[in-house]
Amino acid sequence: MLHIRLNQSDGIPLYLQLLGQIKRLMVTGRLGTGDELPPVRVLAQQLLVNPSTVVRAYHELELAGLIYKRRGAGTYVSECRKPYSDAECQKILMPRADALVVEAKQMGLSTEQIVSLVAESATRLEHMEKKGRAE
Amino acid sequence: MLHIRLNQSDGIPLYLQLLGQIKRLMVTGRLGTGDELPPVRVLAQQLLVNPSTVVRAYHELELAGLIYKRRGAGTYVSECRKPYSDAECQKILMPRADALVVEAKQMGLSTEQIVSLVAESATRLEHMEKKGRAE
DNA sequence: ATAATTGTATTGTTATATCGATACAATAAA
DNA sequence: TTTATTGTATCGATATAACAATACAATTAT
Repeated sequence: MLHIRLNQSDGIPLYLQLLGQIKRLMVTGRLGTGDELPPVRVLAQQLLVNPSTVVRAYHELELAGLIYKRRGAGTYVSECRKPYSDAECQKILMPRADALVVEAKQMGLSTEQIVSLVAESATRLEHMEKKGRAE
Repeated sequence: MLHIRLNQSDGIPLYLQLLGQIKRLMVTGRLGTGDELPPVRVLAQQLLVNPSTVVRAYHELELAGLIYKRRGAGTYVSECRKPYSDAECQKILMPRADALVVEAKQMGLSTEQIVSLVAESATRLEHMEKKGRAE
């Protein structure tokens, strides 16, 4: 039973929330290479969302190369890859970092406070990672 | 003439892009307390968007307390305030930081690399801030 | 006062995103 | 081979974004 929680009322599309949650489970080691994801219908019922929503999230994960599907069999986590160059990481992540920084500065945070915030977030994820592998 | 560029084809709503750009101009000092923003119609023509788009962006900025409007006169940057408590900052910014961190880790970045990325972004903004004030 | 400038309000249209409902197709299990 | 399980494809309903047109209201400039 995957530990996933969706918020029906925060404005973020359900399929995007699900996408992020599954990525988080992968990053923290709760989902590893070869692991089977729940069938579309099962996960949909667990999360109380429409199967189409799960289909969409799975589809995007497949496009990103993070999972693969075999009709009739199931859906599985792909083997780990590192298809992103440093330049690609920059191009994808920098605009998002910029947006976060502008928002934070607008709220009065200093550069140091912003860096601390992100460092804290990353560290917390690392701790979950250790726990995740241990289970 | 404000330095604002919108991307018509990247999927991000124009009013949100405009919102972020104006916040960025504020953070970097190119727009300071009391400065007048362009009239709705003028900015709409400059950016080649519908006046309604600018109206919406201005309206959200007003709701956030960042600008105020005087009908017949114009739109102005509010005086600086710090209405956000540390707890509020955490609540608003942490989910966004978490999302960025998961995405970055998924792409193979280490905690250190992620922190560097954000630090670089914040520092770059600070440099623009100095330049902005100087002009 | 009068006219120009500025923001406001309203209404409608179109395109797209999101989510839901249902039938279909391929694989696995019996 | 038959049945159950799994992913797939398609269509529709709803909400939102964006654009457009228009009339209105308050302030400023003359």
